[in-house]
Amino acid sequence: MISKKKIELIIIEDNTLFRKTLTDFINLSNEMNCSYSFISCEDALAVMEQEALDPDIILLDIGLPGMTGIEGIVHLKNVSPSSKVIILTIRDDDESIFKAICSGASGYLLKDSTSDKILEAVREVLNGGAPMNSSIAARVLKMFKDFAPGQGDYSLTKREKEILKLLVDGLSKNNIAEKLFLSYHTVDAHIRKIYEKLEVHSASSAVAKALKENLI
Amino acid sequence: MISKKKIELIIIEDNTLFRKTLTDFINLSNEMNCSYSFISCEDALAVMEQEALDPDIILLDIGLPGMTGIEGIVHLKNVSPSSKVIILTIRDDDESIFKAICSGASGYLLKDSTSDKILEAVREVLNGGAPMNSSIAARVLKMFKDFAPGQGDYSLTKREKEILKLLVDGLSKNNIAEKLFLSYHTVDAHIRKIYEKLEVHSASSAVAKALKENLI
DNA sequence: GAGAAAATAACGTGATTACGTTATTTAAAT
DNA sequence: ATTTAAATAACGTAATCACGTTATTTTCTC
Repeated sequence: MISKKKIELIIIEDNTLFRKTLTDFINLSNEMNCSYSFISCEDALAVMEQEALDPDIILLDIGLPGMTGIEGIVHLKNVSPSSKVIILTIRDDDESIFKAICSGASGYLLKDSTSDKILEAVREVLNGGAPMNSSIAARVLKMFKDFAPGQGDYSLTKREKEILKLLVDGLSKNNIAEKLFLSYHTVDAHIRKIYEKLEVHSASSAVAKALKENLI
Repeated sequence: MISKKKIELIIIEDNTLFRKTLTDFINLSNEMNCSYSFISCEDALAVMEQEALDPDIILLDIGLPGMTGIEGIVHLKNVSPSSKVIILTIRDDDESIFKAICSGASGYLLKDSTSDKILEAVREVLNGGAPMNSSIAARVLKMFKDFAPGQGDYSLTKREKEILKLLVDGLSKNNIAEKLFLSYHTVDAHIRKIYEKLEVHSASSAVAKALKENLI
Protein backbone atom coordinates (compact mmCIF):
# COMPACT_ATOMS: atom_id res chain seq x y z
CA MET A 1 0.00 0.00 0.00
CA ILE A 2 1.25 3.40 -0.94
CA SER A 3 1.57 5.61 2.12
CA LYS A 4 0.41 9.13 1.40
CA LYS A 5 1.25 11.96 3.74
CA LYS A 6 -1.73 12.63 5.97
CA ILE A 7 -3.30 16.00 6.48
CA GLU A 8 -2.13 17.27 9.86
CA LEU A 9 -4.75 18.91 12.05
CA ILE A 10 -4.79 20.43 15.46
CA ILE A 11 -7.92 21.17 17.45
CA ILE A 12 -8.38 23.97 19.94
CA GLU A 13 -11.61 23.40 21.82
CA ASP A 14 -12.42 23.53 25.50
CA ASN A 15 -15.34 21.15 25.49
CA THR A 16 -13.66 17.86 26.28
CA LEU A 17 -16.33 15.60 24.89
CA PHE A 18 -16.56 17.49 21.62
CA ARG A 19 -12.77 17.67 21.32
CA LYS A 20 -12.23 13.97 21.95
CA THR A 21 -15.06 12.87 19.72
CA LEU A 22 -13.83 14.97 16.85
CA THR A 23 -10.21 13.96 17.36
CA ASP A 24 -11.16 10.30 17.32
CA PHE A 25 -13.29 10.74 14.25
CA ILE A 26 -10.45 12.44 12.42
CA ASN A 27 -7.96 9.77 13.38
CA LEU A 28 -10.32 7.08 12.15
CA SER A 29 -9.97 8.42 8.64
CA ASN A 30 -6.78 7.42 6.95
CA GLU A 31 -6.26 10.71 5.20
CA MET A 32 -6.03 12.94 8.28
CA ASN A 33 -4.21 12.92 11.54
CA CYS A 34 -4.70 14.84 14.75
CA SER A 35 -2.03 14.25 17.36
CA TYR A 36 -2.41 17.47 19.25
CA SER A 37 -5.45 19.09 20.73
CA PHE A 38 -5.71 21.94 23.20
CA ILE A 39 -8.22 23.61 25.41
CA SER A 40 -6.91 27.12 24.89
CA CYS A 41 -4.98 29.19 22.40
CA GLU A 42 -2.33 29.88 25.00
CA ASP A 43 -1.66 26.15 25.41
CA ALA A 44 -1.63 25.63 21.69
CA LEU A 45 0.71 28.52 21.02
CA ALA A 46 3.17 27.37 23.69
CA VAL A 47 3.37 23.82 22.37
CA MET A 48 3.35 24.83 18.73
CA GLU A 49 6.27 27.14 19.29
CA GLN A 50 8.25 24.65 21.35
CA GLU A 51 7.72 21.73 19.04
CA ALA A 52 7.70 23.78 15.86
CA LEU A 53 4.32 22.43 14.85
CA ASP A 54 3.10 23.46 11.47
CA PRO A 55 -0.30 21.83 10.96
CA ASP A 56 -2.17 22.10 7.69
CA ILE A 57 -5.39 22.97 9.45
CA ILE A 58 -6.32 24.41 12.83
CA LEU A 59 -9.88 23.76 13.97
CA LEU A 60 -10.61 26.57 16.33
CA ASP A 61 -13.41 27.30 18.75
CA ILE A 62 -14.23 30.90 19.61
CA GLY A 63 -15.48 30.67 23.17
CA LEU A 64 -12.32 29.57 24.94
CA PRO A 65 -10.77 30.16 28.35
CA GLY A 66 -8.17 32.93 28.09
CA MET A 67 -7.96 34.60 24.73
CA THR A 68 -10.86 34.03 22.38
CA GLY A 69 -10.39 32.03 19.24
CA ILE A 70 -10.71 35.20 17.25
CA GLU A 71 -7.90 36.86 19.11
CA GLY A 72 -5.99 33.63 18.73
CA ILE A 73 -6.11 33.55 14.94
CA VAL A 74 -3.50 36.24 14.52
CA HIS A 75 -1.15 34.64 17.01
CA LEU A 76 -1.61 31.19 15.55
CA LYS A 77 -0.90 32.47 12.07
CA ASN A 78 2.18 34.07 13.51
CA VAL A 79 3.75 30.89 14.83
CA SER A 80 2.51 28.85 11.90
CA PRO A 81 1.87 31.04 8.88
CA SER A 82 1.01 28.27 6.48
CA SER A 83 -1.76 26.82 8.65
CA LYS A 84 -5.32 27.46 7.61
CA VAL A 85 -7.82 28.17 10.34
CA ILE A 86 -11.35 26.82 10.34
CA ILE A 87 -13.61 28.31 12.96
CA LEU A 88 -15.83 25.74 14.61
CA THR A 89 -18.21 27.36 17.00
CA ILE A 90 -21.74 27.83 18.20
CA ARG A 91 -21.53 31.57 17.65
CA ASP A 92 -23.32 32.81 14.60
CA ASP A 93 -23.57 36.48 15.45
CA ASP A 94 -22.44 39.01 12.89
CA GLU A 95 -19.61 40.34 15.00
CA SER A 96 -17.96 36.96 15.51
CA ILE A 97 -18.25 36.14 11.84
CA PHE A 98 -16.97 39.53 10.81
CA LYS A 99 -13.99 39.47 13.12
CA ALA A 100 -13.08 35.91 12.29
CA ILE A 101 -13.04 36.64 8.58
CA CYS A 102 -11.08 39.81 9.03
CA SER A 103 -8.56 38.01 11.20
CA GLY A 104 -7.98 35.54 8.42
CA ALA A 105 -10.14 32.48 9.04
CA SER A 106 -10.47 30.28 5.98
CA GLY A 107 -13.72 28.65 6.96
CA TYR A 108 -16.53 29.05 9.41
CA LEU A 109 -18.57 26.10 10.58
CA LEU A 110 -21.20 25.80 13.23
CA LYS A 111 -20.85 23.02 15.77
CA ASP A 112 -24.04 21.39 14.62
CA SER A 113 -22.21 20.38 11.44
CA THR A 114 -21.74 16.66 11.09
CA SER A 115 -18.25 15.23 11.45
CA ASP A 116 -18.36 14.34 7.80
CA LYS A 117 -19.07 17.95 6.91
CA ILE A 118 -16.11 19.00 9.00
CA LEU A 119 -13.76 16.63 7.20
CA GLU A 120 -15.14 17.81 3.88
CA ALA A 121 -14.52 21.38 4.96
CA VAL A 122 -10.90 20.54 5.72
CA ARG A 123 -10.47 19.20 2.21
CA GLU A 124 -12.18 22.23 0.72
CA VAL A 125 -9.93 24.65 2.58
CA LEU A 126 -6.85 22.85 1.34
CA ASN A 127 -8.29 23.23 -2.16
CA GLY A 128 -8.51 26.96 -1.72
CA GLY A 129 -12.18 27.04 -0.80
CA ALA A 130 -13.89 28.70 2.12
CA PRO A 131 -16.45 26.30 3.51
CA MET A 132 -19.18 27.67 5.66
CA ASN A 133 -22.66 26.76 6.68
CA SER A 134 -25.09 28.33 4.31
CA SER A 135 -26.65 30.26 7.18
CA ILE A 136 -23.24 31.80 7.85
CA ALA A 137 -22.82 32.49 4.17
CA ALA A 138 -26.15 34.27 4.20
CA ARG A 139 -24.98 36.55 6.97
CA VAL A 140 -21.72 37.21 5.22
CA LEU A 141 -23.61 38.15 2.08
CA LYS A 142 -25.81 40.47 4.03
CA MET A 143 -22.88 42.20 5.68
CA PHE A 144 -21.17 42.31 2.34
CA LYS A 145 -24.13 44.04 0.77
CA ASP A 146 -24.28 46.47 3.63
CA PHE A 147 -20.65 47.35 3.14
CA ALA A 148 -20.92 47.37 -0.57
CA PRO A 149 -21.14 51.00 -1.32
CA GLY A 150 -24.37 52.16 -2.92
CA GLN A 151 -23.02 52.34 -6.46
CA GLY A 152 -24.71 55.68 -6.98
CA ASP A 153 -24.75 56.83 -10.56
CA TYR A 154 -24.18 60.49 -11.13
CA SER A 155 -23.50 59.98 -14.85
CA LEU A 156 -20.00 61.27 -14.61
CA THR A 157 -18.20 61.22 -17.90
CA LYS A 158 -14.97 59.35 -18.43
CA ARG A 159 -12.94 62.49 -18.09
CA GLU A 160 -14.79 63.52 -14.98
CA LYS A 161 -14.18 60.16 -13.38
CA GLU A 162 -10.54 60.37 -14.30
CA ILE A 163 -10.22 63.76 -12.69
CA LEU A 164 -12.23 62.73 -9.66
CA LYS A 165 -9.85 59.83 -9.24
CA LEU A 166 -6.92 62.23 -9.21
CA LEU A 167 -8.69 64.43 -6.67
CA VAL A 168 -9.06 61.36 -4.48
CA ASP A 169 -5.34 60.81 -4.88
CA GLY A 170 -4.84 64.24 -3.38
CA LEU A 171 -3.69 66.16 -6.45
CA SER A 172 -4.34 69.88 -6.76
CA LYS A 173 -5.97 71.37 -9.81
CA ASN A 174 -2.58 72.40 -11.13
CA ASN A 175 -1.16 68.95 -10.52
CA ILE A 176 -4.05 67.42 -12.39
CA ALA A 177 -3.67 69.83 -15.29
CA GLU A 178 0.01 68.94 -15.57
CA LYS A 179 -0.62 65.25 -15.33
CA LEU A 180 -3.29 65.28 -18.01
CA PHE A 181 -1.58 67.87 -20.21
CA LEU A 182 -4.56 70.18 -19.87
CA SER A 183 -4.90 73.80 -19.04
CA TYR A 184 -5.72 74.72 -15.47
CA HIS A 185 -8.98 76.16 -16.72
CA THR A 186 -10.09 72.94 -18.29
CA VAL A 187 -9.50 71.02 -15.13
CA ASP A 188 -11.31 73.73 -13.23
CA ALA A 189 -14.26 73.41 -15.59
CA HIS A 190 -14.37 69.64 -15.19
CA ILE A 191 -14.21 69.89 -11.44
CA ARG A 192 -17.09 72.33 -11.46
CA LYS A 193 -19.12 69.86 -13.46
CA ILE A 194 -18.21 67.15 -10.99
CA TYR A 195 -19.29 69.31 -8.06
CA GLU A 196 -22.53 70.07 -9.83
CA LYS A 197 -23.28 66.43 -10.53
CA LEU A 198 -22.33 65.27 -7.06
CA GLU A 199 -24.02 68.26 -5.47
CA VAL A 200 -20.99 69.28 -3.46
CA HIS A 201 -18.94 72.42 -3.15
CA SER A 202 -15.47 71.29 -2.27
CA ALA A 203 -12.84 68.80 -3.23
CA SER A 204 -13.07 67.14 0.17
CA SER A 205 -16.77 66.51 -0.20
CA ALA A 206 -16.32 65.21 -3.70
CA VAL A 207 -13.61 62.85 -2.49
CA ALA A 208 -15.76 61.72 0.40
CA LYS A 209 -18.68 61.01 -1.89
CA ALA A 210 -16.48 59.27 -4.41
CA LEU A 211 -15.07 56.95 -1.78
CA LYS A 212 -18.28 56.37 0.10
CA GLU A 213 -20.21 55.52 -3.02
CA ASN A 214 -17.44 53.97 -5.04
CA LEU A 215 -17.74 56.32 -7.95
CA ILE A 216 -14.29 55.70 -9.28
CA MET B 1 -50.69 9.87 0.53
CA ILE B 2 -50.57 13.38 1.84
CA SER B 3 -49.92 15.84 -0.98
CA LYS B 4 -47.54 18.57 0.07
CA LYS B 5 -47.21 21.71 -1.97
CA LYS B 6 -44.16 21.44 -4.15
CA ILE B 7 -41.43 24.02 -4.34
CA GLU B 8 -41.97 25.97 -7.56
CA LEU B 9 -38.87 26.73 -9.61
CA ILE B 10 -38.17 28.45 -12.85
CA ILE B 11 -34.95 28.20 -14.80
CA ILE B 12 -33.42 30.86 -17.00
CA GLU B 13 -30.59 29.34 -18.97
CA ASP B 14 -29.70 29.55 -22.63
CA ASN B 15 -27.87 26.26 -22.91
CA THR B 16 -30.63 23.92 -24.00
CA LEU B 17 -29.02 20.69 -22.90
CA PHE B 18 -28.19 22.01 -19.46
CA ARG B 19 -31.64 23.56 -19.07
CA LYS B 20 -33.51 20.41 -20.07
CA THR B 21 -31.34 18.12 -18.03
CA LEU B 22 -31.78 20.22 -14.94
CA THR B 23 -35.51 20.69 -15.49
CA ASP B 24 -35.97 16.95 -15.85
CA PHE B 25 -33.92 16.25 -12.78
CA ILE B 26 -35.96 18.70 -10.73
CA ASN B 27 -39.24 17.25 -11.93
CA LEU B 28 -38.08 13.77 -11.01
CA SER B 29 -37.98 14.78 -7.37
CA ASN B 30 -41.36 14.86 -5.75
CA GLU B 31 -40.65 17.92 -3.67
CA MET B 32 -39.98 20.37 -6.50
CA ASN B 33 -41.60 21.36 -9.73
CA CYS B 34 -40.35 23.29 -12.70
CA SER B 35 -42.98 23.99 -15.32
CA TYR B 36 -41.40 27.02 -16.89
CA SER B 37 -37.92 27.54 -18.24
CA PHE B 38 -36.58 30.32 -20.40
CA ILE B 39 -33.55 31.16 -22.46
CA SER B 40 -33.49 34.84 -21.58
CA CYS B 41 -34.57 37.19 -18.84
CA GLU B 42 -36.72 39.09 -21.31
CA ASP B 43 -38.71 35.95 -22.09
CA ALA B 44 -39.03 35.09 -18.44
CA LEU B 45 -40.15 38.57 -17.45
CA ALA B 46 -42.79 38.69 -20.18
CA VAL B 47 -44.33 35.36 -19.24
CA MET B 48 -44.03 35.91 -15.51
CA GLU B 49 -45.86 39.18 -15.79
CA GLN B 50 -48.56 37.83 -18.07
CA GLU B 51 -49.23 34.68 -16.09
CA ALA B 52 -48.52 36.26 -12.70
CA LEU B 53 -45.93 33.63 -11.91
CA ASP B 54 -44.48 33.79 -8.45
CA PRO B 55 -41.95 30.96 -8.15
CA ASP B 56 -40.19 30.17 -4.91
CA ILE B 57 -36.83 29.97 -6.62
CA ILE B 58 -35.35 31.29 -9.83
CA LEU B 59 -32.27 29.49 -11.10
CA LEU B 60 -30.48 32.07 -13.17
CA ASP B 61 -27.55 31.95 -15.53
CA ILE B 62 -25.42 35.06 -16.03
CA GLY B 63 -24.26 34.74 -19.62
CA LEU B 64 -27.56 35.08 -21.46
CA PRO B 65 -28.70 36.57 -24.74
CA GLY B 66 -30.08 40.05 -24.13
CA MET B 67 -29.74 41.32 -20.65
CA THR B 68 -27.33 39.49 -18.41
CA GLY B 69 -28.59 37.49 -15.49
CA ILE B 70 -27.15 40.07 -13.17
CA GLU B 71 -29.10 42.86 -14.82
CA GLY B 72 -32.08 40.56 -14.74
CA ILE B 73 -32.11 40.03 -10.99
CA VAL B 74 -33.52 43.45 -10.24
CA HIS B 75 -36.25 43.10 -12.86
CA LEU B 76 -37.14 39.60 -11.76
CA LYS B 77 -37.40 40.70 -8.17
CA ASN B 78 -39.61 43.46 -9.38
CA VAL B 79 -42.22 41.26 -11.00
CA SER B 80 -41.92 38.59 -8.30
CA PRO B 81 -40.57 40.06 -5.10
CA SER B 82 -40.88 36.92 -3.01
CA SER B 83 -38.81 34.78 -5.37
CA LYS B 84 -35.28 33.93 -4.33
CA VAL B 85 -32.62 33.96 -7.00
CA ILE B 86 -29.86 31.40 -7.19
CA ILE B 87 -27.15 32.20 -9.68
CA LEU B 88 -25.99 29.18 -11.63
CA THR B 89 -23.12 30.04 -13.88
CA ILE B 90 -19.62 29.27 -15.06
CA ARG B 91 -18.45 32.75 -14.12
CA ASP B 92 -16.39 32.91 -10.99
CA ASP B 93 -14.77 36.30 -11.46
CA ASP B 94 -14.95 38.78 -8.64
CA GLU B 95 -17.03 41.27 -10.55
CA SER B 96 -19.81 38.82 -11.37
CA ILE B 97 -19.93 37.57 -7.82
CA PHE B 98 -19.87 41.06 -6.43
CA LYS B 99 -22.60 42.37 -8.66
CA ALA B 100 -24.79 39.34 -8.20
CA ILE B 101 -24.65 39.63 -4.44
CA CYS B 102 -25.27 43.34 -4.55
CA SER B 103 -28.23 42.85 -6.83
CA GLY B 104 -29.77 40.49 -4.32
CA ALA B 105 -28.89 36.94 -5.29
CA SER B 106 -29.49 34.44 -2.50
CA GLY B 107 -27.06 31.85 -3.68
CA TYR B 108 -24.23 31.44 -6.13
CA LEU B 109 -23.41 28.07 -7.64
CA LEU B 110 -21.01 27.10 -10.34
CA LYS B 111 -22.30 24.92 -13.14
CA ASP B 112 -19.97 22.12 -12.22
CA SER B 113 -22.12 21.54 -9.14
CA THR B 114 -23.96 18.24 -9.15
CA SER B 115 -27.71 18.25 -9.61
CA ASP B 116 -28.03 17.02 -6.05
CA LYS B 117 -26.07 20.00 -4.83
CA ILE B 118 -28.37 22.28 -6.74
CA LEU B 119 -31.47 20.77 -5.16
CA GLU B 120 -29.83 21.01 -1.76
CA ALA B 121 -29.06 24.65 -2.47
CA VAL B 122 -32.72 25.29 -3.24
CA ARG B 123 -33.70 23.85 0.14
CA GLU B 124 -31.03 25.88 1.88
CA VAL B 125 -32.16 29.12 0.32
CA LEU B 126 -35.73 28.48 1.42
CA ASN B 127 -34.33 27.93 4.91
CA GLY B 128 -32.72 31.33 4.85
CA GLY B 129 -29.26 30.13 3.90
CA ALA B 130 -27.00 31.31 1.12
CA PRO B 131 -25.48 28.30 -0.54
CA MET B 132 -22.39 28.77 -2.60
CA ASN B 133 -19.48 26.73 -3.76
CA SER B 134 -16.67 27.01 -1.30
CA SER B 135 -14.45 28.51 -3.96
CA ILE B 136 -17.02 31.27 -4.40
CA ALA B 137 -17.23 31.69 -0.65
CA ALA B 138 -13.47 32.08 -0.57
CA ARG B 139 -13.64 34.91 -3.06
CA VAL B 140 -16.45 36.55 -1.17
CA LEU B 141 -14.40 36.37 2.00
CA LYS B 142 -11.43 37.87 0.23
CA MET B 143 -13.48 40.75 -1.15
CA PHE B 144 -15.05 41.14 2.24
CA LYS B 145 -11.65 41.43 3.87
CA ASP B 146 -10.54 43.88 1.25
CA PHE B 147 -13.52 46.05 2.00
CA ALA B 148 -13.07 45.61 5.65
CA PRO B 149 -11.05 48.65 6.27
CA GLY B 150 -7.46 48.27 7.39
CA GLN B 151 -7.86 50.08 10.70
CA GLY B 152 -4.59 51.97 10.34
CA ASP B 153 -3.56 53.72 13.52
CA TYR B 154 -2.09 57.15 13.26
CA SER B 155 -2.67 57.85 16.95
CA LEU B 156 -5.03 60.66 16.27
CA THR B 157 -6.41 62.25 19.42
CA LYS B 158 -10.09 62.40 20.16
CA ARG B 159 -10.27 66.00 19.05
CA GLU B 160 -8.36 65.27 15.88
CA LYS B 161 -10.67 62.43 15.00
CA GLU B 162 -13.65 64.63 15.66
CA ILE B 163 -12.33 67.31 13.36
CA LEU B 164 -11.28 64.79 10.72
CA LYS B 165 -14.83 63.47 10.78
CA LEU B 166 -16.15 66.95 10.08
CA LEU B 167 -13.66 67.38 7.26
CA VAL B 168 -15.03 64.17 5.77
CA ASP B 169 -18.48 65.66 6.07
CA GLY B 170 -17.26 68.47 3.87
CA LEU B 171 -17.12 71.29 6.39
CA SER B 172 -14.68 74.16 5.96
CA LYS B 173 -12.33 75.20 8.72
CA ASN B 174 -14.65 78.04 9.60
CA ASN B 175 -17.66 75.74 9.67
CA ILE B 176 -15.82 73.39 11.98
CA ALA B 177 -14.76 76.23 14.27
CA GLU B 178 -18.35 77.38 14.55
CA LYS B 179 -19.69 73.91 15.12
CA LEU B 180 -17.20 73.14 17.87
CA PHE B 181 -17.23 76.64 19.39
CA LEU B 182 -13.54 77.01 18.73
CA SER B 183 -11.46 79.70 17.17
CA TYR B 184 -10.53 79.32 13.53
CA HIS B 185 -6.91 79.16 14.60
CA THR B 186 -7.47 76.22 16.89
CA VAL B 187 -9.14 74.24 14.17
CA ASP B 188 -6.33 75.21 11.84
CA ALA B 189 -3.81 73.95 14.38
CA HIS B 190 -5.63 70.65 14.79
CA ILE B 191 -5.86 70.17 11.07
CA ARG B 192 -2.15 70.76 10.72
CA LYS B 193 -1.52 68.06 13.31
CA ILE B 194 -3.83 65.74 11.42
CA TYR B 195 -2.00 66.40 8.17
CA GLU B 196 1.30 65.79 9.91
CA LYS B 197 0.16 62.49 11.40
CA LEU B 198 -1.46 61.28 8.20
CA GLU B 199 1.42 62.60 6.11
CA VAL B 200 -0.81 64.56 3.77
CA HIS B 201 -1.01 68.16 2.69
CA SER B 202 -4.63 68.77 1.90
CA ALA B 203 -8.09 68.20 3.21
CA SER B 204 -8.93 65.99 0.24
CA SER B 205 -6.03 63.69 0.95
CA ALA B 206 -6.88 63.54 4.61
CA VAL B 207 -10.48 62.69 3.76
CA ALA B 208 -9.37 60.05 1.31
CA LYS B 209 -7.07 58.46 3.86
CA ALA B 210 -9.71 58.65 6.56
CA LEU B 211 -12.24 56.87 4.40
CA LYS B 212 -9.89 54.35 2.86
CA GLU B 213 -8.48 53.33 6.20
CA ASN B 214 -11.53 53.94 8.33
CA LEU B 215 -9.87 56.30 10.72
CA ILE B 216 -13.08 57.78 11.96
C1' DG C 1 -26.52 66.37 -41.02
C1' DA C 2 -28.58 68.86 -37.15
C1' DG C 3 -28.62 69.21 -32.30
C1' DA C 4 -26.87 67.83 -27.80
C1' DA C 5 -23.36 66.68 -24.79
C1' DA C 6 -18.51 66.61 -23.70
C1' DA C 7 -14.06 68.49 -23.68
C1' DT C 8 -11.34 72.21 -24.14
C1' DA C 9 -9.93 77.06 -22.69
C1' DA C 10 -9.89 81.90 -20.76
C1' DC C 11 -10.38 86.00 -17.17
C1' DG C 12 -11.30 87.73 -12.74
C1' DT C 13 -12.26 87.92 -7.83
C1' DG C 14 -13.31 87.09 -3.15
C1' DA C 15 -12.95 83.21 -0.11
C1' DT C 16 -10.30 79.63 1.77
C1' DT C 17 -6.32 77.00 2.59
C1' DA C 18 -1.66 75.50 3.95
C1' DC C 19 1.96 76.55 6.58
C1' DG C 20 5.88 79.24 9.21
C1' DT C 21 6.07 80.80 13.82
C1' DT C 22 4.94 81.61 18.58
C1' DA C 23 2.47 81.07 23.02
C1' DT C 24 -0.73 79.77 27.09
C1' DT C 25 -3.36 76.36 29.60
C1' DT C 26 -4.76 71.92 30.84
C1' DA C 27 -4.26 67.08 31.18
C1' DA C 28 -1.45 62.76 31.25
C1' DA C 29 2.57 60.25 32.15
C1' DT C 30 6.87 59.04 34.71
C1' DA D 1 7.28 67.23 40.68
C1' DT D 2 8.52 67.51 36.21
C1' DT D 3 8.56 66.36 31.59
C1' DT D 4 5.39 65.38 27.76
C1' DA D 5 1.50 65.68 25.07
C1' DA D 6 -3.00 67.84 23.95
C1' DA D 7 -5.92 71.64 23.32
C1' DT D 8 -6.34 76.21 22.81
C1' DA D 9 -5.23 80.66 20.26
C1' DA D 10 -2.97 84.37 17.28
C1' DC D 11 -0.68 86.82 12.91
C1' DG D 12 0.71 86.88 8.26
C1' DT D 13 1.13 85.44 3.51
C1' DA D 14 1.58 83.05 -0.75
C1' DA D 15 -0.92 79.60 -2.93
C1' DT D 16 -5.05 77.55 -4.07
C1' DC D 17 -9.91 77.22 -4.58
C1' DA D 18 -14.82 78.01 -5.88
C1' DC D 19 -17.52 80.12 -8.95
C1' DG D 20 -19.68 83.73 -12.37
C1' DT D 21 -19.29 84.13 -17.21
C1' DT D 22 -18.17 83.23 -21.96
C1' DA D 23 -16.52 80.60 -26.03
C1' DT D 24 -14.51 77.06 -29.40
C1' DT D 25 -13.93 72.44 -30.89
C1' DT D 26 -14.82 67.66 -30.81
C1' DT D 27 -17.68 63.81 -30.33
C1' DC D 28 -21.93 61.45 -29.83
C1' DT D 29 -26.62 60.61 -30.99
C1' DC D 30 -30.94 60.67 -33.34
